Amino acid sequence: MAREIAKAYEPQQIEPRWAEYWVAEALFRADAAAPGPVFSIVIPPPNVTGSLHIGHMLDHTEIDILTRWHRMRGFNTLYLPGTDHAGISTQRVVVRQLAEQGVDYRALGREEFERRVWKWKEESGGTITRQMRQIGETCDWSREKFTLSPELSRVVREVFVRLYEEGLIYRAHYLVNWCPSCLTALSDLETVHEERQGHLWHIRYPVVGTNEYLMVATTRPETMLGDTGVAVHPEDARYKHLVGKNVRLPLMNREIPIVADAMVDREFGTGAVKVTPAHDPNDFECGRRHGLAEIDVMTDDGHMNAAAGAYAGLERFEARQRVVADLKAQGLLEKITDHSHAIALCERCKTVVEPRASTQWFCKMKPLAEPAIAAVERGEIRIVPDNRREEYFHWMRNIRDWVISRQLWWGHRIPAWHCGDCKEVTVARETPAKCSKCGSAKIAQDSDVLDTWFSSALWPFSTLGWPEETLDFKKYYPTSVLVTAYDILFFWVARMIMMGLHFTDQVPFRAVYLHSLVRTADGEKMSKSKGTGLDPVALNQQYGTDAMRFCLASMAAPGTDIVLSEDRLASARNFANKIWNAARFLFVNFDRFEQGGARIEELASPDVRLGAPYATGGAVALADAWIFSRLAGTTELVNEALANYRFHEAAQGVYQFFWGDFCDWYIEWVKPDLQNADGDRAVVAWKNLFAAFEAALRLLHPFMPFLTEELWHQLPQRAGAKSIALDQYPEALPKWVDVAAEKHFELLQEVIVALRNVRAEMKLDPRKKIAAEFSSAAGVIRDLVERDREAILRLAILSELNISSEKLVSSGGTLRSTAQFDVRVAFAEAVDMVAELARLRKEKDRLERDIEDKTKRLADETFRSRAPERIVRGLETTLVERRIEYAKVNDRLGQLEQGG
RNA sequence: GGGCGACUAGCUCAGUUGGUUAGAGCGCUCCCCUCACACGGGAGAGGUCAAAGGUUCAAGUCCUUUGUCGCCCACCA
Repeated sequence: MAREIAKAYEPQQIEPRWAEYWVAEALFRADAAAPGPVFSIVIPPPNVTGSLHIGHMLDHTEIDILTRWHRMRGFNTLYLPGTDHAGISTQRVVVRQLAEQGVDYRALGREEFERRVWKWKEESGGTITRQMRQIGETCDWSREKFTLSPELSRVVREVFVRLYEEGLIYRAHYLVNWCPSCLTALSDLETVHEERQGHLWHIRYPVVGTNEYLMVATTRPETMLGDTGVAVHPEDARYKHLVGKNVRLPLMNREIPIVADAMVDREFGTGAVKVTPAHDPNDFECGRRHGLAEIDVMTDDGHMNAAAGAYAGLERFEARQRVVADLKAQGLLEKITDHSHAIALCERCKTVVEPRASTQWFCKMKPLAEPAIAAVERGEIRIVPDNRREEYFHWMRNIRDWVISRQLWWGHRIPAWHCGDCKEVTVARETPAKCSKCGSAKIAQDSDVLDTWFSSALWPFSTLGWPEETLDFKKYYPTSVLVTAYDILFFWVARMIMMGLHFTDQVPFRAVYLHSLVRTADGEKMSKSKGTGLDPVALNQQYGTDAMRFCLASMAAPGTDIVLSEDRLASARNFANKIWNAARFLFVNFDRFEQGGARIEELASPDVRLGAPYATGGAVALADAWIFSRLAGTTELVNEALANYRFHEAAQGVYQFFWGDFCDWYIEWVKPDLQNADGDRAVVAWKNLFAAFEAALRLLHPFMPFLTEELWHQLPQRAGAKSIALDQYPEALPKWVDVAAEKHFELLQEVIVALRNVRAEMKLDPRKKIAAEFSSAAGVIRDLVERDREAILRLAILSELNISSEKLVSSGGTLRSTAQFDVRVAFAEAVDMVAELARLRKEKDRLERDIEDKTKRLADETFRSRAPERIVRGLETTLVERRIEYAKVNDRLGQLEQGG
């Protein structure tokens, strides 16, 4: 029957209490005028993070861990939160809705606000693009009501105008990706490709004035309605005689020329290509080379237009069927073959993208990319992990001009005005009164907005007051690190680097840490636009935000993606509970010690932070020396790991220390010392226990901020102590490292484990104390055991322990041996001979194999001469130990087999 | 068509520059509601590191090939 659980850690009781506190007090306020080292960090803008999905919670988790870590190490930390972005996130919409009801979203509290956002997101469905259009139609929210902060708008205009004046932004008629559902142009990055099984239709185009046909192959037959030529390869003998002639375009009854162009691949299809300049990138270029007309046969929403003749009004895929049917009826369809190819889909709505010629604004990328490549090559920006560097280079070296105009509802309007009279364009920082070319007052602002990533690219400096030389800008630019998921390396990171370098002549950040994506159990990427996220609010309530954070951190090994499992979350929750209960143990004892003379001020003494553990009469107890040595090791590990963005190593190191060392061994070890309320040792033990625990809390704080903050406040603190987040992060103290203590303590652990092992094998009742014998040839080891005899008796549940140097015999008991010592429990009736023999034989086999392997390697002269001495010596030592173990096992096996 | 990553215990995953008996969490087996904690304690079992070659004194780790899965990039109609 399980005991009633009344002492479990309840995250919801403490986490909300501290939420406001740390945000306001501890972390996000940075003072540019303050002295000291700087750590500044950029977080993704809200259209990226959404903040609600676990996938992007990793951003916040890792950023917050880093931020807290730096803050505690005395850095003047700036964390640039993304609140002012061109994109309209669901959050922004909800903020707006609340504002219309006269509610300040901040007053709702974080949880309630997130719940509402989540709800709205689920109820409204679809993409925000479409949601916004609906809103625009049903209420008076106009684009202007979504006006972004004036500061950011000013920066965006400034940048746009400068780039335009430098000739890097231009307006052109060009072929772009068009989404017929979102009704906007898209950059290449905003499309996704999907391999689909399609067809290749072979169509006969009659050559005018002959009986010949020219056969073309196409995957999109409906575009033939916009054909204005047919191209063949200039060297192609099959068609050479036809170049210069015309074909009659079927269905449209239009004569179009046959041209020779090297773009044609003679091997593919029929070697003749229909040219549709308005609907295909290759054809567009080809059409320009040969002066062919562009005929756009579609409407914005993917229907055929008047230029499609009889097919006008049909939806594009319907038109495809009709075109094919009609060609077939006219006997012009030669054949249909299967053809699988990757088609481009709109990233947001998954509609098939239509390549289409249209007039858009573009940004020239080559001149911006070159310095950005160089900066990473020179190491001015470190990209972690390394392999992402190569991806970055590959993309940057093959970069193409960027379509920056979008026909969307919101965002930064393009600061360009079209003249109704002279049709010229005026680009300006401030709204002009008249056309700069002809002076006409009939001007209207371009209706397009900028790609949301355009303003995102300016984030690192637009948030710091650029173009003014503000104190913030001077102090915090470049930022220290950018943390984000690798999926927006090109969208965002690369563009920030380009824009940062172009406008400030400095890199925008010194390091880019690209973390994994969180995937669902099916391996799908968790993302808000796909709706595949788990609900972090629900999970947080179930397991606690600290558990969630710790779990994410402990799984965040760079390079691979994370599959979030409830098992791991539960494990992290259990860890939180473990800490909670360890703290309870301390609190229970605390009162007694206060009465026993230990003063709060003493406990909070800084001595232990600087030097060695507290000592009794000048001597540090072994267990104390050991735990502080382990603490020092863990501290070094955690600091080192965080410095290299190895969050999982840091988290796992803290976990191991806290649970495996501190709780499992140290607390158990010192318990009796604490029971004894009067006496020097009791006070010292308590002080050390407190000091180690307190240091561990600080070490753990970035990973479990709420829990550690709460517990830290319940521990005695110096007057005026405000928050653990403002306290000092443990730095590795060389004085604490005690190699001998670690080695000695480990030996005692081995002795205890060996004895427990024997007990378990005998299936002894844990309450039953038994007598045991200990034997070692080494006096040092016997002394060690002697000195901590009490602890061994208690932890191995022994009635007595006889220590000697005599060889132990196995008859009438069970023996455990290591190279250093033997332990024996005399309890004949409980010995399971069969199991014991099986165990020993297995052990013997293993040792035999190991000894053979090592002997062979050591006998190898090449090994001895080439391997480092450290390795050879280590192997020799181990071999000696193995031989002792083998002799002991063999000996015992012989006794058992004989004795029966 | 290019490029990248993964394949390690039943499951989910660690394992930085090659080096002494390959680790964790969950699950499993056995014993325990022992006065911080059953979201716990104690003790175990469990892996020829996807396959085959190679380099090396030494390979989970480096190279080559193969297989399976996943991802990114790509204007072949």
